Amino acid sequence: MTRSTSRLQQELQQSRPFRSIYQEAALSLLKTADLLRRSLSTRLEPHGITPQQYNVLRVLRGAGPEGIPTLAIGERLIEETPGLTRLLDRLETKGLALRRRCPQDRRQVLCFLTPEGGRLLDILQPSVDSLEQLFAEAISTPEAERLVQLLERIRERQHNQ
Amino acid sequence: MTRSTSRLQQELQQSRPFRSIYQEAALSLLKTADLLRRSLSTRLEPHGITPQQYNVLRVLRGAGPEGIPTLAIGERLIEETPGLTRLLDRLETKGLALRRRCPQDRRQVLCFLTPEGGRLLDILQPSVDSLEQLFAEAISTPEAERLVQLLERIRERQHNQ
DNA sequence: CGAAAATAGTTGATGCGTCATCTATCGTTT
DNA sequence: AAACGATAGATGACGCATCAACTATTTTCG
Repeated sequence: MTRSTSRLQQELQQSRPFRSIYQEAALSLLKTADLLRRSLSTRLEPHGITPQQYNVLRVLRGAGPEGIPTLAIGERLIEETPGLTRLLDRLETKGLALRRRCPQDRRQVLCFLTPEGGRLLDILQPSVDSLEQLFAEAISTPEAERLVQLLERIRERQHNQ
Repeated sequence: MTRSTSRLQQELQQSRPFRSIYQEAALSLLKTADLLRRSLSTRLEPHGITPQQYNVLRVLRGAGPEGIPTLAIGERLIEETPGLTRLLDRLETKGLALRRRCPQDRRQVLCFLTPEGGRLLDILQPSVDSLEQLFAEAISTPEAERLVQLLERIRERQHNQ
């Protein structure tokens, strides 16, 4: 399939067209997500935390005062990660999170958000919202819904392998 | 804005709906790209290379026998990366890439693909193609074109900040 | 020409992703 | 109760991302 020169091709400085629209879609997806991650990272950096740490803090807030076991955090993250122990180590060092062994099941370690962690999340909110705003400027509401739909179908396929 | 419970919400085990469709689109994008990266990684792993190394090998092949300066590789990658020196170190150790100081401009280091690197790329081709195939099963050609379009507009916005 | 600035790349430090392995605890089974 | 397997988490090792110096060349310009 031959296609006309697209913007992504120019960005990647490739001379040849993509072999297929699907290849282009895959690369475009990876590149857009990378840009988004980078944007978020830039906004969080002045506050000394990484996107992953930010996500964990949000999960901790969602868990509330009863806390949440370490591994349960992983299930709620956007990107799965096995390195939660060390990530929580750093959050605890910074005073943003707390851990306590669960008395009922001493294998589990319950994780909590500290008040300071909560304050940081509040401070971060506007920065993150402004990122979302970029999306709103780029595409319309129905287009966003369409995008979500397409991505969902792709994820579904991947899961089934 | 209130919205009905979507699939992504279930996946993330969140009780509350997204604050906006744009937030959902952003998270969906990150999650889908992560899954895609993971899939690629799984396919490459048996051959002992990472997605980033694979991308660099493809860029080296694209550069041909004249080679390409180290930093120029970075500009052609999907995800920008400053750690090219060490990545090339590993490729060179594995015998997949070669480096030589450029005689004309002795600041530059020209990078090449070795024949063994080329053979590895050929071997990897089917695995990567099959990933693309997943896309083809999930969405139609016009849908893929629409997806590429939407993603392009989002990237454009991000660039302009 | 000679000093300053720009360019190409390397290196060190820190955080994170990932895999395999290990310990501790719990549940179940006999 | 003792043994088995399952589960929760920690740890070590390695690769990669990122930022900040740092070196070595070239270019520019007074």
